[in-house]
Amino acid sequence: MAKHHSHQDCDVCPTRAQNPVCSVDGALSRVQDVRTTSRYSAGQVIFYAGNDPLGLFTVQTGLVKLEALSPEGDAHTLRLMGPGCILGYRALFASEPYRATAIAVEDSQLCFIPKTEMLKVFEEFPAVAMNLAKQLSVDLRRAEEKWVQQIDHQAPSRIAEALLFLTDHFSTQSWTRREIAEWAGTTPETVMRTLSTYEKQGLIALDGKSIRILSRPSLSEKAHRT
Amino acid sequence: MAKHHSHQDCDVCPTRAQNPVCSVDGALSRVQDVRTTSRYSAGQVIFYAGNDPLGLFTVQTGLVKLEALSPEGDAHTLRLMGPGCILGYRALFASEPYRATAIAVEDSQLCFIPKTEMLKVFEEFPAVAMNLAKQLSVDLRRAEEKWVQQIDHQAPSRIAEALLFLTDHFSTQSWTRREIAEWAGTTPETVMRTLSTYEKQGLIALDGKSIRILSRPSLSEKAHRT
DNA sequence: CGTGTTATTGAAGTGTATCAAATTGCGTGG
DNA sequence: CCACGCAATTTGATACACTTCAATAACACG
Repeated sequence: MAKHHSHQDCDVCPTRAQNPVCSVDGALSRVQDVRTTSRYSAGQVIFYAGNDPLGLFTVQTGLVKLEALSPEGDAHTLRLMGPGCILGYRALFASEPYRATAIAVEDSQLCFIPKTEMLKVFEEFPAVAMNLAKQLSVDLRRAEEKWVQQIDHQAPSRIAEALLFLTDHFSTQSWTRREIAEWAGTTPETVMRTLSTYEKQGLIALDGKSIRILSRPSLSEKAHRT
Repeated sequence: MAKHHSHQDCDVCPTRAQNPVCSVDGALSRVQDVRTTSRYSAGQVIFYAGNDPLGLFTVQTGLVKLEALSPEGDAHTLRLMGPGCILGYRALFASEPYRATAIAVEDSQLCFIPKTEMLKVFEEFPAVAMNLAKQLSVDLRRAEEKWVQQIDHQAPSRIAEALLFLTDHFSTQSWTRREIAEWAGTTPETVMRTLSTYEKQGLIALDGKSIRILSRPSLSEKAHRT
């Protein structure tokens, strides 16, 4: 409900440099006056699967997840986007509706650029499109890797990998068993049992809901075994 | 061994129109004199995972698979490319080594354009890069869908989906149990058992190695159930 | 201070991988 | 052209990892 819209100076935007759009010479000023800032509280939806793309979002602060919901109702986390990451480019390039729902994991501030403006930017600054194509290529590699891992590695292995990935990339976040399960392609119960095992083995320390990693190497070892 | 290189007129190329590169005005003539044609027999490798990208391939005739090999030695088919499809763009855009090995499924003829030339083409004809970005976007959707299906759907369901997809897109090919398994993320034995069941139910007909689909609707129904 | 969510562990059920063995089919070379 | 060998097919038996269901405990929240 608390969704504020406002204009704000790109000069003070902390994500300007590492952003695939704004880091391109000239593109920033082109985009400056057509953009909007929106705030979302944790749990709020940014866009829904099935809808047509509106434009491009950039995460300025906070954390956003792309989640696919199965007909039976269980969620799967496809991608996670922190500050500097773009949101909505896949649907835009493919001219397809969104295939997943974007949800704020924690309180987040996003920057929005309408679709029609973005198409103009692509024409004026091909480097922007190239940057996004590079991002798509990395996303594709990760997605295909994830499928392969889902087949080759057992749940404990995938959970170890999830722990490493999530703490590596989003260390501030305190992840719930459910969130880890939705990322690792398993259930909260299996995550729990695995965490208990890893705790007994001294790889991690559990204190209530918080998980502290004691031995990255050993966890990494688990992640790479079947 | 029987790998022939030759120059050949793009005018007679059957895949020119639906090809993301050559269909762009002007790009064809730009590419015409830097391209090469290569022939591969079924089973031959076009490039290996781990190597740096050489350039872009186009499938003119035949069928090529992108396959990831697990450390334990079992293969997974990531993507399949028929006539008109491009090969090697993900690694090129990402500036990464190939993550998968490309193998000719049947005797195939490919067109090759070196990396340095492609980069020039991207600058001269941004529409080419846009077309490939669109392709990447579709690939990404499919890859993410595949991961979700791997979790949500049981083997019989995924096999039904595989049968439909493979016959839809590559109807000429006669698929082995192993190839279906590598696409569906399961084992040849499970594919076999499932095929037997589907035959008993009258959904398909098995005659030796050949599989004939008797009821697409019923198979589709199976594919969408858990 | 309840109420709903998360954590935690147990017990049961089952889908599917794995191993094994027999049969069929196919390509290759003698 | 046949015979051989190797790969693909087919079916059975076994094992087990993981989901599912369930029940309690700890916690966060308005």
